[in-house]
Amino acid sequence: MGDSPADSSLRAFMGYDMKRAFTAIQSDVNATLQPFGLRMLTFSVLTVIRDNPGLRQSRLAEVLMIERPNLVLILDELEGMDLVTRTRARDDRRAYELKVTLKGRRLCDRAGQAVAEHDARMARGLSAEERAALHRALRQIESNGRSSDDAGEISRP
Amino acid sequence: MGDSPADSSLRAFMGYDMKRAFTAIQSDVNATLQPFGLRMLTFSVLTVIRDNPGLRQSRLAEVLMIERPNLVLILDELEGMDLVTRTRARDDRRAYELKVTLKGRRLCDRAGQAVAEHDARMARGLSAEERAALHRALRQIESNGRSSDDAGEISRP
DNA sequence: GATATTGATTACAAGACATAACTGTTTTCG
DNA sequence: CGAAAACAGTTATGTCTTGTAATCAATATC
Repeated sequence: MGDSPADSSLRAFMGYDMKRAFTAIQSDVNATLQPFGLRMLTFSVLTVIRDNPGLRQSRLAEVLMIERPNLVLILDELEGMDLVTRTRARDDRRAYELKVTLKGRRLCDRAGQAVAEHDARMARGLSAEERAALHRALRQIESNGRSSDDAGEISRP
Repeated sequence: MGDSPADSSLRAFMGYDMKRAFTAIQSDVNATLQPFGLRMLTFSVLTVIRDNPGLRQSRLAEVLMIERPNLVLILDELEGMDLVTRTRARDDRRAYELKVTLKGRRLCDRAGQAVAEHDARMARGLSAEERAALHRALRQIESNGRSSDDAGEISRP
């Protein structure tokens, strides 16, 4: 039952270890959120709206780094569950202001707690320092990735 | 251009930080591998076969935790590029023995080096200890995820 | 006031992943 | 031995996540 040294050279790469850890977390978090009718993605959206009432879809898409079109279905879903509301902005009638309903706020709180507990379980065996170091490392990597966005690609004429 | 504190509460969750870091790595690695005609997934497959000549598809699928049917297309692709060969096993005529061609070996080496360089770029700002700690943390999380596979689900009668 | 820009949407395609069902081969064991 | 179960690989199919192009209405620009 051990994949022994079969993938040992891949283990040297960050991407591989990261993918495996992320897959583990992702599927586990999704299982955790299922009783709430949420997924990792919908939970993220819900949480950001909760923290930023009146947020608009474009901005939300920016924050979560997802494309606007993809957000539409997610919001349809959350709106259909009576967790968020889309109301036209007074000052700009093509935009929507997003808010979380009372029901949404309650669900978000309970789900957030479940995810936190789940995180603790997934981090068993790691000290508080190690967990903090993990977060730092992940953010550093993310920001390194961002900066190479423009650098890489094609040298523009 | 800063998503400021908009997603600050999500940042407390491992899954969120992990997803963002992983997405960054993934897209960057794929860009790195594109000149070689590879993706993260095909590169992983190629590398494991390279390290385990004669490996069979079922075992390969196990090692990489992907479903057998999905492996078929990937191997078709790699075989079509003359990077790997499928040869019927003498002792078991329903199985294939997978091997990497000379061309495949060369490509794998060059691609592997490119990915290693890329990893170094993505890990800028992290000391050797921090990088080692990251790998340790990721594996710990992965293994914590594994163990909850049976625990979670349904208590079997 | 015509033109461009923007917010949200629709329609569509590609990729990763999972499941069920099928072919052919090997193993099991009554 | 020979039927039944197990196994390697495949096909067909569906879902989920993500990305791009094009559309529509409203606003901004000049």
